[in-house]
Amino acid sequence: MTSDKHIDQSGPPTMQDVAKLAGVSQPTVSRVLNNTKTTIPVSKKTRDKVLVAVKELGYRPNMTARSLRTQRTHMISLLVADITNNFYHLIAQAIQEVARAHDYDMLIANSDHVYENEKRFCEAVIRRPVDGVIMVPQYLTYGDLDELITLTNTPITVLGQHINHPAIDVVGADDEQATFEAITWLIAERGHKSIGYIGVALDYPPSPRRWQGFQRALKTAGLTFDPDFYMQGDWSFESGRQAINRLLKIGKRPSAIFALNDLMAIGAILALQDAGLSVPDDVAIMGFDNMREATIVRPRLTTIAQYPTEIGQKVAEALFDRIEGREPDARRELTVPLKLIVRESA
Amino acid sequence: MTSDKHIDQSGPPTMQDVAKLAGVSQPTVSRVLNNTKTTIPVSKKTRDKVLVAVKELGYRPNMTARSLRTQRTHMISLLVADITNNFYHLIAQAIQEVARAHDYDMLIANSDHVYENEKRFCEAVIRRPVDGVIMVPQYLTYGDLDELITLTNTPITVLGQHINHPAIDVVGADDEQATFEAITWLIAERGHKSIGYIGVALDYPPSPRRWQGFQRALKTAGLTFDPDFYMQGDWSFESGRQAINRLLKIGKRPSAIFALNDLMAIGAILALQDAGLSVPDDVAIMGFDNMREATIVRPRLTTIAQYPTEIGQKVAEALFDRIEGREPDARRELTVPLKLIVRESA
DNA sequence: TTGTATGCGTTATCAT
DNA sequence: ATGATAACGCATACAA
Repeated sequence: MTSDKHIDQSGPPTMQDVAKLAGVSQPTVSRVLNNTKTTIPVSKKTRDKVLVAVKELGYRPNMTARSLRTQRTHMISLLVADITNNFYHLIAQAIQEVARAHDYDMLIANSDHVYENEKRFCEAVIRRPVDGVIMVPQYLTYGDLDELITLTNTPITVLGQHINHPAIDVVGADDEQATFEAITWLIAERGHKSIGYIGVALDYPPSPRRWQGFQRALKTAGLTFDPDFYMQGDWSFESGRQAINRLLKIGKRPSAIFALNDLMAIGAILALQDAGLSVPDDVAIMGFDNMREATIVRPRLTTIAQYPTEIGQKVAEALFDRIEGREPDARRELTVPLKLIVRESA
Repeated sequence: MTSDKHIDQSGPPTMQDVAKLAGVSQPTVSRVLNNTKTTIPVSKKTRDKVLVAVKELGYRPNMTARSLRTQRTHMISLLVADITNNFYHLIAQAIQEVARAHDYDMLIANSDHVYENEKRFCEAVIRRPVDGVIMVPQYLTYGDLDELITLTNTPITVLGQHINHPAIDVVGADDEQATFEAITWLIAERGHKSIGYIGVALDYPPSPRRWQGFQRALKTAGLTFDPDFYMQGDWSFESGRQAINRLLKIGKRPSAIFALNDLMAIGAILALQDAGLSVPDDVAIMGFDNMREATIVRPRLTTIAQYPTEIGQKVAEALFDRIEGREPDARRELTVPLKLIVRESA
């Protein structure tokens, strides 16, 4: 259709094409292109000839070939646990911004919380090497990660803190302490003595930490936990709703409930309201994450805020430190803040 | 630490290493590995020797080298307009599932609705070729895409329908008709005669189509549109809120408002409620998308549902048709359904 | 059935 | 300051 330029015989122009047009050798083209700043000797005259030819042909370097030669890809990989979760989007967005600033592309994958997909991701990294990896592993073992590192020699940074490997920086939050403080506030400032808990299976990394913080707060306040008020969900909105529906059948209820994430907390609020109960008067609800929906639900959700943008930035910068050779002396464990946001639900 | 296996002298094992260990030539290894199904003559004996060596060394093919040689990457790229938008997540998830089934990796990028980032994405595709591209272009011109195609010869599939290029399949929805039907329902079934509109700039692809459907419904019903009831937002929650706040200052208001997406619709609901008005009694609200938040807000949002998972599947399958050589005779324009979901807000 | 030779598009090490 | 030449890891045409 629009063939107003040259006839491309086969595929994009290569350095050979540029070299021929400029009347120089192919390595010379390479030198010109790779030393816009680092002053490697190349005469002003040839440099100009080359640059003209580059522009004329619309030449772009082929990254695949470059990668094969340099063993660097200028790509990083990100593995998240749930691509539909807003929390990870903001993290991904922040990471991508940092990557972009370093002129890196980002490959993103999604494990859907299943081990097989996590392994598959590692496999992909081994077969298509990247310069750095950021991940939120759920089930990957120390051994899995160690194998990945020894095989690829790729810098890895991890979100969450259950990995203790000398070559892996970790960015996480102090869930235990934040939960402790939030529950303590619920007891001291709001006067609750009977507090329920909507958790998730303990093999999700943050689960045991938050559970410990919760228990510590109760113990410190001299309260006991009624096991009937332990409900288990799976992070989903619907599971929060179902937890409440099960609770309402047992003939007693706590005066407040702490849910491990906002989605379950909101499901709980809606289920309570559907049952004719008032939040927070009959039951107060506290969540975790501070996702956008927390200000949409009524009453607005009181929750422990994470700062995904900050998390993403930190984790990406830690990664680029290693990628660009600024290796830390030892494994770093960075902590990002958490903060209780008091709204109307508790 | 865990060096229970062989000493890796430098990087991952290559076909050479496998060949040496198996006592065969490197091309033989290649043949064995690439013809598990296509019966290319290779003796059972050597095949076994090779496979043992492969397992022994933990050999994995290097995709970079393979790509350079075959000119295929087994990767597709996805460009979305807003990585924080739930709508795109579900699309991305569906696409990734299809890609996974075809044993492809997926590279995802995010334009944030800005032209420069869209161009940058094209640039990335040119420099790091992929086997297929799916995108939601906002500003890219026919020329931009045509250049991309002639330069890379890569199959492209587009979400939304403003691109009319012979080599580009398009998957979209019939926004105009769906909007027409929804507004007609608002008029006929709910008796509204004065309907406001929260739109976005017309250079967002779906914007003019929905605007036309809206106007056609009014005209068909013999109603006129009061220009004072045209409000402009930018897709965001906050802009819906602000639109209402501006509206409330002009001393008159419509009995219903149609917003171009759920986020703005929800912002509108909350702003109206904050002003002491009732939804839907004082003002009815209708949205577009049926995102998760639509069932969280109270009253629940009446909205036009898109089916992102289905969209993602269709667009991915259309792409793989081309990638795998099942070229359609002509440009295909696939339409996915839209459906009015009636809840309480209108 | 298998081995030899070549090339994908770069970068890097030699020379000159 | 620049041009040959080799190498990255793999796939394939050709020879044997």
